[in-house]
Amino acid sequence: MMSGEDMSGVLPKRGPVSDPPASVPQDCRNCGAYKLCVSLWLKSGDASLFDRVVKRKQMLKRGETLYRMGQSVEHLYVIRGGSVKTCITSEDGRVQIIGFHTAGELLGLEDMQTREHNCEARATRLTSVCEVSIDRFEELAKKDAAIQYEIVKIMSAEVRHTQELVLLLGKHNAEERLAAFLLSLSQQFAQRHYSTIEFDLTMSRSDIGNYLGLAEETICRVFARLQDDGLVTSEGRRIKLNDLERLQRIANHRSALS
Amino acid sequence: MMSGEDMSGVLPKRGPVSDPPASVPQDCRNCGAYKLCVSLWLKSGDASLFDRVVKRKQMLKRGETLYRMGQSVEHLYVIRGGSVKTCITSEDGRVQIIGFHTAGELLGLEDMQTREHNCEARATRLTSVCEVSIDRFEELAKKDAAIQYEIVKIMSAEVRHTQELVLLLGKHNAEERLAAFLLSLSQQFAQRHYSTIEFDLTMSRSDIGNYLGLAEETICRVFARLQDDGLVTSEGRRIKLNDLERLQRIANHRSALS
DNA sequence: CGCGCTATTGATGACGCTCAAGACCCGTGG
DNA sequence: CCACGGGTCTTGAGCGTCATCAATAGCGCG
Repeated sequence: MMSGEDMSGVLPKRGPVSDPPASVPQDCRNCGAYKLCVSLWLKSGDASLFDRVVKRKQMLKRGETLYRMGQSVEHLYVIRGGSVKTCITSEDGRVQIIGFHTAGELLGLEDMQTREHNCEARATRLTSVCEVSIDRFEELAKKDAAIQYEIVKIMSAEVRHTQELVLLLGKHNAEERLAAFLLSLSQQFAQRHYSTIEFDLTMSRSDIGNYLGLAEETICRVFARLQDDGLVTSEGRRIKLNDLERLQRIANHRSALS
Repeated sequence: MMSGEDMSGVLPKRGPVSDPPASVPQDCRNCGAYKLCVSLWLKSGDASLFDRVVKRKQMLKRGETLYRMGQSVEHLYVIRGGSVKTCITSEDGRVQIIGFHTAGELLGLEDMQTREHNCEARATRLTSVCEVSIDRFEELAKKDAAIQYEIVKIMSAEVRHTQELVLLLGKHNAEERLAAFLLSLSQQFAQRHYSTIEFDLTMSRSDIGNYLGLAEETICRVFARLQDDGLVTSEGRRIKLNDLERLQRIANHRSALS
């Protein structure tokens, strides 16, 4: 469930902003990049250096961009709350959404090398991020194996995620793609200890379609079909998965004919 | 041109195998992973350690696998000569080719973390690889920023490559996909100082189709169409690109109607 | 020299796109 | 407060691209 949203980081109700620099901020504990930040914090020796590496609370309204393709990379971004989509653009302007990201994810790593953003990141709603100076981050990473480990881990996951998407686009039909998409959302929510079977989408039908290589209308129609079959209940962005088992079979087995 | 193939590493005509361990092997100079290996070699202190890290000349016949999905990762592999395809498999057995790889490329990095292969690598013809012990490699990487740099660089490129493929599958039609594919091959050959406009495919129509999310027959038909339009000449696996300019337009511009 | 894999070409039809129209929702401003 | 407007969602009709099935030709390899 996330109607009110995971905005604990975005709108810190208990004591805004300035924490004593000597201790890890309270609301960082729930951040997916917590370990990475702690490494930064510990290795940076004195806490003031940590503050120079990580600047907190950059706010983005729905539709605002974190960075664009071609821009030079000055920061990495950790999502504190809200949600972000990343997309790449072909020469003739066609846009492909590559991923949807939520609290705890680190964005921009794959562009660290080239120092030029290869894709665009845009908030899909009110979103808050931590800014990490790329130069200082890299400096620390050089000295700290734990940070390197995290970097490789994140990038490996990214490769795997993108490869899964290729498999989906290359070998699965519309129904299978949407089923797989819903299940992967479900798993994401599970990791965050939200409900696995009922949640709100953070993105439009159009964005889902773009991501899955389908038209917006097709997404609607497949939703309708899944609903007719009793597999899901969808009312706008509120989704309920009524039969994970059968969804799995649709996503994975060509032979699931009923 | 590569009919006789880039097998200088596979069949080392001038003095097989055992080089004096004190110097870098002659035929390593042309390897794409040269810098990485030199780093390994320099940092390993004594050359005998280098020999423990990199074991040379593992030979694979056409169709043999380097590793399979699910296998535990014991080595990374540098391709010395020949060509390898990597693919992932969905639960119900559908296979998606993710990439074609040739001399100089390092395979397996993205599975280093999990220590479990996430995809399968298979030789598409006679191929030779160097085996790199994953444990020793990781050990050295921890101490050497240059190696870390190379790792992140390779993985970044992999992410970008896979994202490009998603864009291709998600937003481009058959003709655009094949045109883009041929152009990317052309660029690869350019980097190796082979001919940009005439070369031999290392993979079957079926593999190309699989990679591009199309049927084998569609690949044939699109080849035929491109040939009719005078854009390429294809006779079996021998390809000649007659108009790079116009191919570019087909690959990138929806509006290229002639 | 023939077997098997690869490539080619045709006929047919399905899946998903495009275009179109209308409903709905929500924020904004009169 | 209501009306307006833009964005989102939904549903329908028709069509195009590409998959599928099938048959044959070609090629390389043992």
